[in-house]
Amino acid sequence: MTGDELDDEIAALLQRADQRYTKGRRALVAALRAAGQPVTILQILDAADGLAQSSVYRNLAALEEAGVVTRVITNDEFARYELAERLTEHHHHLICSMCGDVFDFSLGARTEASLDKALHRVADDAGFTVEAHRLDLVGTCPRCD
Amino acid sequence: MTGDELDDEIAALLQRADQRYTKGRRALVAALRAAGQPVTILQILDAADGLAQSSVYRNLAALEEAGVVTRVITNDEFARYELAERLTEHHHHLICSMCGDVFDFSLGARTEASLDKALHRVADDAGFTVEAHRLDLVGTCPRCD
DNA sequence: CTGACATTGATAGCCATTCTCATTTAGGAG
DNA sequence: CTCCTAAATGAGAATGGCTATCAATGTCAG
Ligand SMILES: [Mn+2]
Ligand SMILES: [Mn+2]
Ligand SMILES: [Zn+2]
Ligand SMILES: [Zn+2]
Repeated sequence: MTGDELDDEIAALLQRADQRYTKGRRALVAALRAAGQPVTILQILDAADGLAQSSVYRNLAALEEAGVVTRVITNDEFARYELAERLTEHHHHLICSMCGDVFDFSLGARTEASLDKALHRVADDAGFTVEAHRLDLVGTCPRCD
Repeated sequence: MTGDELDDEIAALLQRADQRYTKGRRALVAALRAAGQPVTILQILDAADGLAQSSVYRNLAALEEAGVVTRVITNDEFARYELAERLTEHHHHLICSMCGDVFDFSLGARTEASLDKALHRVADDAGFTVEAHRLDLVGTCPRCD
């Protein structure tokens, strides 16, 4: 997906949610894109400057609501954000339990498919409606080893 | 694992961590065992009465440190706890995105094994040391549908 | 241009969790 | 059974990531 296509898709998503694609929101998207991995609010504020903390929180919430961005849950106390899978691709996370850093990884199509099948079976048995699955690998990153 | 075996194992884990198996901690373990699913601090306080909130927080931290208990990460703002897998068995979680409730499920040995293999391959490639994996199914529970 | 309304940003408030500390408890030595 | 000492307890204060507020600013249709 080129930068322009991405921007068009984001604009459409925001429009559908009655939200404007403002300067601050563009800056957020750019920061997330540049990071290439889930980042904390503090990291965003450090990287892209001129952003007000309160606006970052509010806009990330707005972007999440519109489906542009996803909040990534980890073990530490800081929320992390990344571009939503609809704008990138389905993937999973390596989480370093020492420094908290989060990296992306993907399973092969074959593994992913059989996992998905197993999960749908589980969900059916439990009477659950599946929205998504989340697979994290928790460990120690090379830098912390 | 019988109740006595469980208690012995817990006592050993606590001893190794220089912690006592006190009345309050026994009450916590009993509450987690009775619940049979990850529970919030509030749920613990409601179920087992006579426990001081501050002690529950402190003791859950101590039990986690000793490896008796695990903090379960979900989407909502409340921490949940369950007995550690070393005292039960490896499993995963169904998370209701409406009410926040969490339920256990297991994959078949075959699926789990091939997943584990794929994950170790990923970890090796990334230079990660694997501690654990976490697989959650997010959706809507029958009660909330 | 002008009104209506969304967005912004500084700041105050919220609340789950953690910290503090005086008091109580419990296990070991004698 | 005492002491003695260190761990544990519990009520309350403090912390800190996040959210709500609201006056000021920006945006766009008419
Ligand atoms: Mn990611
Ligand atoms: Mn569980
Ligand atoms: Zn690390
Ligand atoms: Zn539910």
